[in-house]
Amino acid sequence: MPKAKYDTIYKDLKEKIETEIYAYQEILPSEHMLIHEYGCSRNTVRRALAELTADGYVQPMHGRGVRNIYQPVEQAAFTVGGIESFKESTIRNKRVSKTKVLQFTEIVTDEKIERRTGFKKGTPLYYIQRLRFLNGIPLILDHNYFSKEVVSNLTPEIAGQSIYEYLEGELGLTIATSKRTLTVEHVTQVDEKYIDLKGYNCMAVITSQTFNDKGIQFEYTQSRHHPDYFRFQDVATRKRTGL
Amino acid sequence: MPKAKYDTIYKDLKEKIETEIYAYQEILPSEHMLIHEYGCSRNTVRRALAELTADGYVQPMHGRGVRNIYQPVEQAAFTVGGIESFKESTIRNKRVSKTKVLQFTEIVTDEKIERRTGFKKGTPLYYIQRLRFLNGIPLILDHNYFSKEVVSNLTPEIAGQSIYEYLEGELGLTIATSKRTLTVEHVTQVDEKYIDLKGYNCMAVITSQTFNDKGIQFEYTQSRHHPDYFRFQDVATRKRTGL
DNA sequence: GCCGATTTGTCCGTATGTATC
DNA sequence: CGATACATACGGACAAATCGG
Repeated sequence: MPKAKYDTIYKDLKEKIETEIYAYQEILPSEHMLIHEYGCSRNTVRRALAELTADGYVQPMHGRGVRNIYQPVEQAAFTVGGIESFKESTIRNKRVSKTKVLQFTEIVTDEKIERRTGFKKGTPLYYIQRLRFLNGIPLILDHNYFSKEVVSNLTPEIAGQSIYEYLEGELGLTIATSKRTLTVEHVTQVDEKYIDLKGYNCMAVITSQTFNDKGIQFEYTQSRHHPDYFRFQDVATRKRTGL
Repeated sequence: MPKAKYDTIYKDLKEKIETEIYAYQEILPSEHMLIHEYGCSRNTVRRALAELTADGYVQPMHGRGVRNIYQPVEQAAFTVGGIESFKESTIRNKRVSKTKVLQFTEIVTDEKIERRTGFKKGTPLYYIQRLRFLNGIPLILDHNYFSKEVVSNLTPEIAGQSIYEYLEGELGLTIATSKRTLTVEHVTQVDEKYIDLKGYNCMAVITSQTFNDKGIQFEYTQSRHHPDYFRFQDVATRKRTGL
């Protein structure tokens, strides 16, 4: 947990925006004011503002000021955002979770798996299939692949709790970057066996490759979500299309 | 188009990574080396590296170096990434596009529309329904709402070409931030009327609010995609969960 | 284990440019 | 035109993590 100055400023401004101490469309105090308020350099203030911009909280306007463009939204579904474990997601979404481990095996990467997952052929893996419950209803089916070269001593018991908690807590692993692809796919027999799709014949599918702080991929996961309980949020900022 | 130093360094490094001048898993030259190579300050190099990190191209490792974690992927479907127009997307995806305007009307925001779109009640809007073709096949159905207070003199002719080109070119509008939500929804009668879903009973739906550089929302769009031709990509970096 | 060299992370102060008012 | 505000860039300082001897 960084106790960096820019991060405390970032968190403080974020809270002031979320609690509407700064109203929607309001101009925030200028960088000059914030420097005095927080007693730091301009670079530090600007770094905090840059992160808020990337989050879609504010819009800096050259020569005019920084405007709050944050609008709270009611969260009806299960919302997916940054990198976080299922357990963290459920807490953020204020749900009660349960996990059932359907499969727990050890395999070795072949050419077919290499193409799909990004692991080198020959890499030993854990393959885990898990069913996720929200408020008692089965909604998500996960297929996890973890590299045994990075993740060791995984057990079905750990898989039934939180693997991320184990990785970060017990193993001291630092999770850094996750590349995700989102698609919509037909249901499979396995999906139908465990999840009541109420008429849908497809699911929301997130596939992700996750890297640790050494730049080593340790996970490939396909996460299949019930459409009614799936929502993915994102903020994009326009890159000047180099004319 | 910014001709900022950090941006040229960013673009240069990006190309060297994409063309595998730096191999996957290779350590890039140190910041010190890059300073000499590009003849600039450390901050400038670091800013370029920060953007590559956000893009999921590299992984900086404290005390060790910066590692290339970019892996090229084959693009089978129509991939959605940052903020861009349909026309730009098709070019990037190397497809031939066509647009058919199904509806073009002017309306005023009521309470129901306000809740959905984020526009204030009473705001005059253009409502446009468009069907998008890729290589001659209808695949995407768009419902656009543009604020007449920001976007003026829109015509069905412009809607049939590229609205973004008109906004940025003719109107001098700068598109800055877009907040997007991705869901999977049941098909509607309108969807089925225009798009051959080949057995799917749902579609991938992107709803987005787009803001200009003054922080004013000028667009709300719901874009409904054929599942087989939809792919959304994203890179997330882990925020330290403030223990 | 220690120490020094290297590398990234954070922070500061300043200067200059550009857009807005 | 001048004052204000954000954007870019520089150079320096110290901290923290890593690695080799």
